[in-house]
Amino acid sequence: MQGQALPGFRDFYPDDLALRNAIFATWREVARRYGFQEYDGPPLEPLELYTGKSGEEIVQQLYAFEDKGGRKVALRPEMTPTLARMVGARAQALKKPIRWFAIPQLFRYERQQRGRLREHFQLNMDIIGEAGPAADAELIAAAIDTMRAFEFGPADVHARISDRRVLRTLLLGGGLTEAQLPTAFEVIDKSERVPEEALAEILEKAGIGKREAGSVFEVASFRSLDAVSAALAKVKGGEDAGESLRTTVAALGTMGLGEFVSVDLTIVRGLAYYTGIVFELFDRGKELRAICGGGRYDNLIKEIAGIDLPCVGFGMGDVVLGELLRERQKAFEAPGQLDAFLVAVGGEDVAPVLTLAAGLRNRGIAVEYALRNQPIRKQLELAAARGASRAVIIGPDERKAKVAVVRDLKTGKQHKVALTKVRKGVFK
RNA sequence: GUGGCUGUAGCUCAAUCGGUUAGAGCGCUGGACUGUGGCUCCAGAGGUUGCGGGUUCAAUUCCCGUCAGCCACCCCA
Repeated sequence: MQGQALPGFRDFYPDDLALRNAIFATWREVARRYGFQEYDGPPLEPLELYTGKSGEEIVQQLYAFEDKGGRKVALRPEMTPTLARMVGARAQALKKPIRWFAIPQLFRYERQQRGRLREHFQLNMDIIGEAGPAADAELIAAAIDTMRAFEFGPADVHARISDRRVLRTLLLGGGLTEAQLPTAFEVIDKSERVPEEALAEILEKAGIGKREAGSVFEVASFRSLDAVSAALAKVKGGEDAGESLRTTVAALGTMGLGEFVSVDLTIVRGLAYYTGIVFELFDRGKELRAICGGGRYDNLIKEIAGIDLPCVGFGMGDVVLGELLRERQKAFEAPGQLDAFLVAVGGEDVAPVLTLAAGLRNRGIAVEYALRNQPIRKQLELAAARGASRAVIIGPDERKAKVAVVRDLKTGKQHKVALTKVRKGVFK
């Protein structure tokens, strides 16, 4: 063995690529239904595109190097900064709201684990230029519908939705200071995975008092819109802060997607640039990582391109999704696209078969034939293994009678067809 | 980047206490079968037991290192 692919990188054998292509096709189909247009950008970007807003933390996980011109560059770890630049550059010319999607290959240098590699493909869908909750609902609906298109129902996946404005308002109302919010967010984010004592310790270290810590845990415990609304009602500015979340959830219900959706304030998301609604999609078994995540990031384009445009978007990777699809044991075999496998009985039949193959291919018909003289048995074996729907057998007898034997490889039935018809791709 | 577990044929797995030529099924190639695939039978190819070192008369087995994979952290595209 001469080595293997780099850790975290994948070789796509035909069956693997068939799955990937099926995923891409479904992504594009759903994006089309929602009226999104596809775009793409460079896989290699200036390093500053990411260091500027994301900080040193991200830089350590970047595939970054210096190119031969001395430029500091990085393989893109996410698509959003590229999108922000592209939209920013033509912001005046683009009709709002902009609905764009992309399927970039993204890279990240970190230790690989199940569902998390150093390279993956990700569906990105974004709505730019609309600050209202209808855009949030539209986008979350698109994410859910993508899963529905893969035949997952509410029993299989669900969306957990939160809103950082709600979190902020509740926490500030609970007595926390602006400076303590990041720590509180971190604790709420971890509240499902980390024992409460450890979380309490984190809060204590950040100088957050017992009473305020209590309100952090209370906020983390809300699992319904009603509970959130009730809490908001007791807080100054709570009515306004919850408006967007309420409207979004209501719209999703109106679209018939209510069964997929739950309000869950423990969804925070790591990226710093989210400003409003945030959401993630999970498999109900919760055995895997989030399938999809996104949210509203109203300030990013301004930071990158200097133009004030509100955005909401999500990313859905092919790795976790692919594992879910494989788990369901859906077969994704490389499609056997052969229309016919041509069989030459003897050596003198090879030339006529070549001629026939060339003619059929000119007509757009997919054909293959054995590349060396073999017994018919071997040729039919290969034809079957290739998934050809039929074999076209040509031997001395057939040539004399100006026919070919067309054998259906599924049923095993065969009959003679005039060569003049076969040459036109008519097999019966 | 830190810690734990694992590593035998393309795949799934065997190999007694450390014992001499590392096996099986599937898959692959060929044959039985010179004008008809799927079934059956026979044969073959394919291994530096991840790699390197150590202990030992002897290492797939024990020890160390390293690489890779899985898991948990970190982080979460």
